[in-house]
Amino acid sequence: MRMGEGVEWGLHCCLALAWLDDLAPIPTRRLAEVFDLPAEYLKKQLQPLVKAGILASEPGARGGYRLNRDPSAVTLMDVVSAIEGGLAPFACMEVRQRGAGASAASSTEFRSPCGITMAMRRAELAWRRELASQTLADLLASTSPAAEQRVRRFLAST
Amino acid sequence: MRMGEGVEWGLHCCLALAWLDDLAPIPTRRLAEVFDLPAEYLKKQLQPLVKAGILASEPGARGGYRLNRDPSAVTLMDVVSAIEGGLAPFACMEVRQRGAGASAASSTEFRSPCGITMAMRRAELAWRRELASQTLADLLASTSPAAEQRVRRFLAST
DNA sequence: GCGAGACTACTCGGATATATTTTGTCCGAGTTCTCAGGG
DNA sequence: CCCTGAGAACTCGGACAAAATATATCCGAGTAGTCTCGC
Repeated sequence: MRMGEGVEWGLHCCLALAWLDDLAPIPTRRLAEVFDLPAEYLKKQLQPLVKAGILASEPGARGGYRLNRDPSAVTLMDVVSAIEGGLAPFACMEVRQRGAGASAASSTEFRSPCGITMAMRRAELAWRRELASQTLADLLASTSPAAEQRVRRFLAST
Repeated sequence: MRMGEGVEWGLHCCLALAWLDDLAPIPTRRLAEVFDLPAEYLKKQLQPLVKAGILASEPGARGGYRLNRDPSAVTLMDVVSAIEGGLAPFACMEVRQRGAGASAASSTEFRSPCGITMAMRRAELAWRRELASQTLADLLASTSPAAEQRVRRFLAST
Protein backbone atom coordinates (compact mmCIF):
# COMPACT_ATOMS: atom_id res chain seq x y z
CA MET A 1 0.00 0.00 0.00
CA ARG A 2 2.34 2.63 -1.20
CA MET A 3 1.08 5.97 -2.38
CA GLY A 4 2.27 6.96 -5.82
CA GLU A 5 5.04 9.50 -5.97
CA GLY A 6 2.83 11.65 -8.17
CA VAL A 7 0.99 12.82 -5.08
CA GLU A 8 4.09 14.35 -3.59
CA TRP A 9 5.04 15.91 -6.92
CA GLY A 10 1.55 17.25 -7.48
CA LEU A 11 1.39 18.83 -4.07
CA HIS A 12 4.77 20.50 -4.42
CA CYS A 13 3.81 21.81 -7.85
CA CYS A 14 0.50 23.17 -6.61
CA LEU A 15 2.34 24.91 -3.82
CA ALA A 16 4.88 26.37 -6.19
CA LEU A 17 2.15 27.60 -8.49
CA ALA A 18 0.30 29.10 -5.57
CA TRP A 19 3.37 31.12 -4.69
CA LEU A 20 3.15 32.93 -8.00
CA ASP A 21 0.73 35.82 -7.91
CA ASP A 22 1.22 36.04 -11.64
CA LEU A 23 -1.38 34.22 -13.67
CA ALA A 24 0.97 33.36 -16.51
CA PRO A 25 1.05 29.59 -16.93
CA ILE A 26 4.20 27.64 -16.11
CA PRO A 27 5.24 24.78 -18.38
CA THR A 28 6.05 21.38 -16.89
CA ARG A 29 9.63 21.63 -18.05
CA ARG A 30 10.10 24.57 -15.76
CA LEU A 31 8.33 22.94 -12.83
CA ALA A 32 10.38 19.82 -13.32
CA GLU A 33 13.56 21.84 -13.13
CA VAL A 34 12.55 23.27 -9.79
CA PHE A 35 12.36 19.85 -8.20
CA ASP A 36 14.67 17.95 -10.55
CA LEU A 37 11.98 15.58 -11.73
CA PRO A 38 11.44 13.82 -15.08
CA ALA A 39 9.50 16.44 -17.05
CA GLU A 40 7.47 14.09 -19.22
CA TYR A 41 6.30 11.95 -16.38
CA LEU A 42 5.52 14.93 -14.20
CA LYS A 43 3.26 16.20 -16.96
CA LYS A 44 1.38 12.96 -16.90
CA GLN A 45 0.90 13.25 -13.16
CA LEU A 46 -0.44 16.79 -13.41
CA GLN A 47 -3.05 15.91 -16.01
CA PRO A 48 -5.53 14.41 -13.53
CA LEU A 49 -5.28 17.63 -11.54
CA VAL A 50 -6.49 19.49 -14.60
CA LYS A 51 -9.37 17.09 -15.01
CA ALA A 52 -10.28 17.68 -11.39
CA GLY A 53 -10.32 21.41 -11.99
CA ILE A 54 -7.53 22.11 -9.54
CA LEU A 55 -5.11 23.23 -12.21
CA ALA A 56 -5.83 24.82 -15.58
CA SER A 57 -3.70 24.21 -18.62
CA GLU A 58 -2.85 26.36 -21.63
CA PRO A 59 -1.72 24.58 -24.79
CA GLY A 60 0.80 25.86 -27.28
CA ALA A 61 3.84 28.05 -26.88
CA ARG A 62 3.76 30.16 -23.73
CA GLY A 63 1.44 27.54 -22.42
CA GLY A 64 1.67 25.59 -19.19
CA TYR A 65 -0.21 25.08 -15.93
CA ARG A 66 -1.61 27.50 -13.40
CA LEU A 67 -3.69 27.13 -10.28
CA ASN A 68 -7.36 27.22 -11.16
CA ARG A 69 -8.80 27.89 -7.72
CA ASP A 70 -8.01 29.93 -4.70
CA PRO A 71 -5.47 28.05 -2.55
CA SER A 72 -7.92 28.12 0.33
CA ALA A 73 -10.38 26.17 -1.83
CA VAL A 74 -8.05 23.24 -2.50
CA THR A 75 -7.68 20.63 0.22
CA LEU A 76 -4.96 18.02 0.32
CA MET A 77 -7.68 15.45 -0.04
CA ASP A 78 -8.67 17.01 -3.36
CA VAL A 79 -5.16 16.60 -4.70
CA VAL A 80 -4.64 13.12 -3.32
CA SER A 81 -7.91 11.74 -4.59
CA ALA A 82 -7.45 13.38 -7.98
CA ILE A 83 -4.08 11.73 -8.52
CA GLU A 84 -4.66 8.46 -6.72
CA GLY A 85 -8.02 7.94 -8.29
CA GLY A 86 -10.27 8.44 -5.30
CA LEU A 87 -10.79 4.77 -4.65
CA ALA A 88 -11.04 3.44 -1.16
CA PRO A 89 -7.68 2.07 0.07
CA PHE A 90 -9.49 -0.89 1.53
CA ALA A 91 -11.76 -2.60 -0.92
CA CYS A 92 -14.10 -4.94 0.95
CA MET A 93 -14.91 -7.95 -1.16
CA GLU A 94 -17.51 -9.14 1.29
CA VAL A 95 -15.84 -12.47 1.57
CA ARG A 96 -18.16 -13.41 4.39
CA GLN A 97 -21.00 -13.65 1.88
CA ARG A 98 -19.25 -16.31 -0.08
CA GLY A 99 -18.18 -19.81 0.69
CA ALA A 100 -19.30 -22.39 3.17
CA GLY A 101 -22.77 -21.95 4.50
CA ALA A 102 -23.17 -18.33 3.57
CA SER A 103 -26.27 -19.22 1.63
CA ALA A 104 -27.78 -20.57 4.80
CA ALA A 105 -27.50 -17.22 6.52
CA SER A 106 -30.57 -15.20 7.28
CA SER A 107 -31.35 -12.45 4.84
CA THR A 108 -30.91 -9.78 7.50
CA GLU A 109 -27.46 -10.94 8.53
CA PHE A 110 -25.69 -9.08 5.73
CA ARG A 111 -27.83 -6.00 5.93
CA SER A 112 -25.13 -4.03 7.70
CA PRO A 113 -21.46 -4.21 6.66
CA CYS A 114 -19.22 -6.57 8.54
CA GLY A 115 -17.18 -5.36 11.49
CA ILE A 116 -13.93 -5.51 9.59
CA THR A 117 -15.23 -3.30 6.84
CA MET A 118 -16.59 -0.84 9.35
CA ALA A 119 -13.30 -0.68 11.22
CA MET A 120 -11.38 -0.09 8.03
CA ARG A 121 -13.82 2.54 6.91
CA ARG A 122 -13.49 4.30 10.22
CA ALA A 123 -9.72 4.39 9.86
CA GLU A 124 -9.94 5.56 6.29
CA LEU A 125 -12.38 8.26 7.28
CA ALA A 126 -10.01 9.55 9.94
CA TRP A 127 -7.33 9.74 7.27
CA ARG A 128 -9.54 11.54 4.80
CA ARG A 129 -10.81 13.94 7.42
CA GLU A 130 -7.26 14.89 8.31
CA LEU A 131 -6.35 15.49 4.69
CA ALA A 132 -9.53 17.42 4.00
CA SER A 133 -8.92 19.70 6.95
CA GLN A 134 -5.84 21.25 5.36
CA THR A 135 -5.84 23.47 2.32
CA LEU A 136 -3.05 24.73 0.12
CA ALA A 137 -3.46 28.08 1.87
CA ASP A 138 -2.57 26.44 5.18
CA LEU A 139 0.55 24.97 3.67
CA LEU A 140 1.48 28.34 2.20
CA ALA A 141 1.35 29.85 5.66
CA SER A 142 3.48 27.17 7.24
CA THR A 143 6.32 26.94 4.73
CA SER A 144 9.63 28.66 4.95
CA PRO A 145 9.66 32.12 3.34
CA ALA A 146 13.21 31.47 2.15
CA ALA A 147 12.13 28.45 0.11
CA GLU A 148 9.22 30.39 -1.29
CA GLN A 149 11.49 33.21 -2.40
CA ARG A 150 13.88 30.86 -4.12
CA VAL A 151 11.16 29.07 -6.07
CA ARG A 152 9.32 32.26 -6.97
CA ARG A 153 12.45 33.88 -8.23
CA PHE A 154 13.33 30.83 -10.30
CA LEU A 155 9.91 30.49 -11.89
CA ALA A 156 9.66 34.22 -12.53
CA SER A 157 12.99 34.36 -14.33
CA THR A 158 12.98 34.13 -18.13
CA MET B 1 -3.23 3.29 -3.40
CA ARG B 2 -5.16 0.12 -3.09
CA MET B 3 -4.63 -2.20 -0.15
CA GLY B 4 -3.91 -5.80 -1.04
CA GLU B 5 -6.78 -8.20 -0.72
CA GLY B 6 -4.65 -10.28 1.63
CA VAL B 7 -5.46 -7.87 4.43
CA GLU B 8 -9.14 -8.58 4.25
CA TRP B 9 -8.51 -12.29 4.00
CA GLY B 10 -6.08 -12.25 6.88
CA LEU B 11 -8.47 -10.39 9.14
CA HIS B 12 -11.36 -12.69 8.37
CA CYS B 13 -9.18 -15.72 8.99
CA CYS B 14 -7.90 -14.36 12.29
CA LEU B 15 -11.46 -13.73 13.34
CA ALA B 16 -12.53 -17.22 12.33
CA LEU B 17 -9.63 -18.74 14.23
CA ALA B 18 -10.47 -16.62 17.24
CA TRP B 19 -13.97 -18.06 17.28
CA LEU B 20 -12.57 -21.51 17.88
CA ASP B 21 -11.87 -22.18 21.50
CA ASP B 22 -10.23 -25.37 20.39
CA LEU B 23 -6.49 -25.12 19.95
CA ALA B 24 -6.30 -27.65 17.13
CA PRO B 25 -4.75 -25.99 14.10
CA ILE B 26 -6.89 -25.37 11.00
CA PRO B 27 -5.33 -25.99 7.57
CA THR B 28 -5.57 -23.31 4.90
CA ARG B 29 -7.65 -25.55 2.73
CA ARG B 30 -10.36 -25.50 5.35
CA LEU B 31 -10.12 -21.76 5.89
CA ALA B 32 -10.23 -21.17 2.17
CA GLU B 33 -13.43 -23.19 1.94
CA VAL B 34 -15.09 -21.01 4.54
CA PHE B 35 -14.63 -17.90 2.44
CA ASP B 36 -14.35 -19.50 -1.00
CA LEU B 37 -10.81 -18.25 -1.57
CA PRO B 38 -7.90 -19.78 -3.51
CA ALA B 39 -6.28 -21.99 -0.90
CA GLU B 40 -2.69 -21.78 -2.13
CA TYR B 41 -2.68 -18.02 -2.35
CA LEU B 42 -4.40 -17.63 0.99
CA LYS B 43 -1.62 -19.67 2.53
CA LYS B 44 0.91 -17.26 1.16
CA GLN B 45 -0.98 -14.34 2.66
CA LEU B 46 -1.10 -15.95 6.08
CA GLN B 47 2.62 -16.59 6.20
CA PRO B 48 3.59 -13.05 7.17
CA LEU B 49 1.13 -13.28 10.04
CA VAL B 50 3.10 -16.25 11.32
CA LYS B 51 6.34 -14.31 11.02
CA ALA B 52 4.74 -11.49 13.00
CA GLY B 53 3.79 -13.93 15.73
CA ILE B 54 0.07 -13.35 15.32
CA LEU B 55 -0.59 -16.85 14.07
CA ALA B 56 1.28 -20.06 14.79
CA SER B 57 1.64 -22.84 12.28
CA GLU B 58 1.96 -26.58 12.58
CA PRO B 59 3.53 -28.48 9.71
CA GLY B 60 2.59 -31.92 8.53
CA ALA B 61 -0.64 -33.81 8.54
CA ARG B 62 -3.16 -32.50 11.07
CA GLY B 63 -1.23 -29.28 10.81
CA GLY B 64 -2.52 -25.82 10.09
CA TYR B 65 -2.76 -22.39 11.65
CA ARG B 66 -4.02 -21.22 14.98
CA LEU B 67 -4.13 -17.91 16.77
CA ASN B 68 -0.93 -17.39 18.71
CA ARG B 69 -2.05 -14.59 20.99
CA ASP B 70 -5.07 -13.56 22.93
CA PRO B 71 -7.51 -11.77 20.60
CA SER B 72 -7.34 -8.74 22.85
CA ALA B 73 -3.60 -8.54 22.18
CA VAL B 74 -3.89 -8.29 18.41
CA THR B 75 -4.80 -4.93 16.92
CA LEU B 76 -5.96 -4.39 13.38
CA MET B 77 -2.80 -2.37 12.87
CA ASP B 78 -0.75 -5.45 13.72
CA VAL B 79 -2.45 -7.47 11.03
CA VAL B 80 -2.40 -4.73 8.42
CA SER B 81 1.25 -3.87 8.90
CA ALA B 82 2.24 -7.53 8.96
CA ILE B 83 0.65 -8.22 5.60
CA GLU B 84 1.21 -4.89 3.91
CA GLY B 85 4.79 -4.65 5.06
CA GLY B 86 4.52 -1.81 7.52
CA LEU B 87 5.86 0.84 5.19
CA ALA B 88 4.51 4.36 5.30
CA PRO B 89 1.81 4.89 2.65
CA PHE B 90 3.28 8.25 1.80
CA ALA B 91 7.00 8.10 1.13
CA CYS B 92 8.44 11.60 1.18
CA MET B 93 11.28 11.89 -1.28
CA GLU B 94 12.22 15.34 -0.07
CA VAL B 95 11.95 16.73 -3.54
CA ARG B 96 12.40 20.22 -2.17
CA GLN B 97 16.02 19.43 -1.39
CA ARG B 98 16.76 18.71 -5.00
CA GLY B 99 16.70 20.80 -8.10
CA ALA B 100 16.94 24.48 -8.82
CA GLY B 101 18.65 26.49 -6.17
CA ALA B 102 18.25 24.01 -3.38
CA SER B 103 21.96 24.07 -2.79
CA ALA B 104 21.71 27.79 -2.15
CA ALA B 105 19.37 27.21 0.76
CA SER B 106 20.49 27.81 4.30
CA SER B 107 21.56 24.75 6.23
CA THR B 108 18.76 25.21 8.75
CA GLU B 109 16.02 25.38 6.17
CA PHE B 110 15.73 21.62 5.84
CA ARG B 111 16.13 20.91 9.51
CA SER B 112 12.42 20.23 9.96
CA PRO B 113 10.37 18.24 7.46
CA CYS B 114 8.41 20.15 4.85
CA GLY B 115 4.79 21.04 5.46
CA ILE B 116 3.54 18.52 2.95
CA THR B 117 5.33 15.68 4.66
CA MET B 118 4.06 16.78 8.04
CA ALA B 119 0.49 16.97 6.80
CA MET B 120 0.70 13.51 5.26
CA ARG B 121 2.27 12.10 8.39
CA ARG B 122 -0.50 13.57 10.48
CA ALA B 123 -3.12 11.94 8.28
CA GLU B 124 -1.31 8.65 8.31
CA LEU B 125 -1.00 8.79 12.06
CA ALA B 126 -4.74 9.31 12.45
CA TRP B 127 -5.25 6.22 10.31
CA ARG B 128 -2.81 4.11 12.26
CA ARG B 129 -4.21 5.28 15.57
CA GLU B 130 -7.69 4.26 14.51
CA LEU B 131 -6.49 0.82 13.43
CA ALA B 132 -4.43 0.35 16.55
CA SER B 133 -7.36 1.20 18.79
CA GLN B 134 -9.28 -1.89 17.76
CA THR B 135 -8.38 -5.44 18.63
CA LEU B 136 -9.64 -8.77 17.40
CA ALA B 137 -11.51 -9.03 20.68
CA ASP B 138 -13.46 -5.89 19.81
CA LEU B 139 -14.40 -7.37 16.49
CA LEU B 140 -15.46 -10.59 18.13
CA ALA B 141 -17.85 -8.66 20.30
CA SER B 142 -19.38 -6.75 17.44
CA THR B 143 -20.01 -9.52 14.95
CA SER B 144 -23.22 -11.40 14.41
CA PRO B 145 -23.52 -14.50 16.62
CA ALA B 146 -25.24 -16.27 13.74
CA ALA B 147 -22.21 -15.88 11.48
CA GLU B 148 -19.95 -17.03 14.29
CA GLN B 149 -22.04 -20.12 14.83
CA ARG B 150 -21.98 -21.03 11.17
CA VAL B 151 -18.23 -20.67 10.83
CA ARG B 152 -17.51 -22.46 14.09
CA ARG B 153 -19.69 -25.35 13.16
CA PHE B 154 -18.08 -25.63 9.75
CA LEU B 155 -14.52 -25.54 11.03
CA ALA B 156 -15.29 -27.93 13.86
CA SER B 157 -16.83 -30.55 11.55
CA THR B 158 -14.59 -33.35 10.28
C1' DG C 1 -3.31 -60.88 18.51
C1' DC C 2 0.37 -57.45 18.63
C1' DG C 3 4.26 -54.50 17.32
C1' DA C 4 7.57 -52.58 13.95
C1' DG C 5 8.47 -50.49 9.76
C1' DA C 6 7.47 -48.80 5.26
C1' DC C 7 4.14 -46.21 2.74
C1' DT C 8 0.60 -42.86 1.78
C1' DA C 9 -1.87 -38.59 2.64
C1' DC C 10 -1.67 -34.26 4.11
C1' DT C 11 0.45 -29.75 5.68
C1' DC C 12 3.53 -25.67 5.75
C1' DG C 13 7.31 -22.90 3.65
C1' DG C 14 9.61 -20.96 0.08
C1' DA C 15 10.90 -20.79 -5.02
C1' DT C 16 8.99 -20.08 -9.37
C1' DA C 17 5.59 -18.11 -13.11
C1' DT C 18 1.79 -14.99 -14.72
C1' DA C 19 -1.15 -10.63 -14.53
C1' DT C 20 -1.80 -6.22 -13.38
C1' DT C 21 -0.48 -1.80 -12.05
C1' DT C 22 2.78 1.77 -11.90
C1' DT C 23 6.43 4.26 -14.11
C1' DG C 24 8.45 6.18 -18.18
C1' DT C 25 8.57 7.55 -23.35
C1' DC C 26 6.91 9.12 -27.68
C1' DC C 27 4.13 11.39 -31.19
C1' DG C 28 0.25 14.43 -32.93
C1' DA C 29 -2.81 18.77 -32.47
C1' DG C 30 -2.66 23.39 -31.38
C1' DT C 31 -0.73 28.04 -30.22
C1' DT C 32 2.70 31.71 -30.29
C1' DC C 33 6.74 33.75 -31.81
C1' DT C 34 10.20 34.80 -35.59
C1' DC C 35 11.57 36.28 -39.74
C1' DA C 36 11.74 36.97 -44.75
C1' DG C 37 9.51 39.25 -48.56
C1' DG C 38 6.50 42.55 -50.67
C1' DG C 39 4.09 46.90 -50.63
C1' DC D 1 9.27 51.45 -42.65
C1' DC D 2 5.14 48.43 -41.90
C1' DC D 3 2.19 44.60 -42.97
C1' DT D 4 1.53 39.73 -44.38
C1' DG D 5 2.26 35.00 -44.33
C1' DA D 6 5.02 30.87 -44.05
C1' DG D 7 7.92 28.42 -40.99
C1' DA D 8 10.01 27.16 -36.56
C1' DA D 9 9.71 26.47 -31.62
C1' DC D 10 7.29 25.20 -27.89
C1' DT D 11 3.27 23.29 -25.15
C1' DC D 12 -0.37 20.07 -23.69
C1' DG D 13 -2.90 15.67 -24.30
C1' DG D 14 -3.22 11.05 -25.06
C1' DA D 15 -1.25 6.65 -27.18
C1' DC D 16 2.42 3.43 -26.62
C1' DA D 17 6.38 0.76 -24.06
C1' DA D 18 9.21 -0.82 -20.00
C1' DA D 19 9.69 -1.81 -15.19
C1' DA D 20 7.92 -3.00 -10.77
C1' DT D 21 4.58 -5.08 -7.96
C1' DA D 22 0.78 -7.96 -6.81
C1' DT D 23 -1.39 -12.28 -7.81
C1' DA D 24 -1.27 -17.16 -8.58
C1' DT D 25 1.04 -21.73 -8.91
C1' DC D 26 4.28 -25.36 -8.03
C1' DC D 27 7.63 -28.25 -5.62
C1' DG D 28 10.35 -29.92 -1.54
C1' DA D 29 10.69 -30.92 3.68
C1' DG D 30 8.34 -32.72 7.37
C1' DT D 31 4.58 -35.03 10.22
C1' DA D 32 0.71 -38.11 11.36
C1' DG D 33 -2.05 -41.74 10.17
C1' DT D 34 -2.48 -46.46 7.82
C1' DC D 35 -1.51 -50.67 6.20
C1' DT D 36 1.32 -54.83 5.72
C1' DC D 37 4.30 -58.11 7.27
C1' DG D 38 6.62 -60.76 10.69
C1' DC D 39 6.58 -62.59 15.30
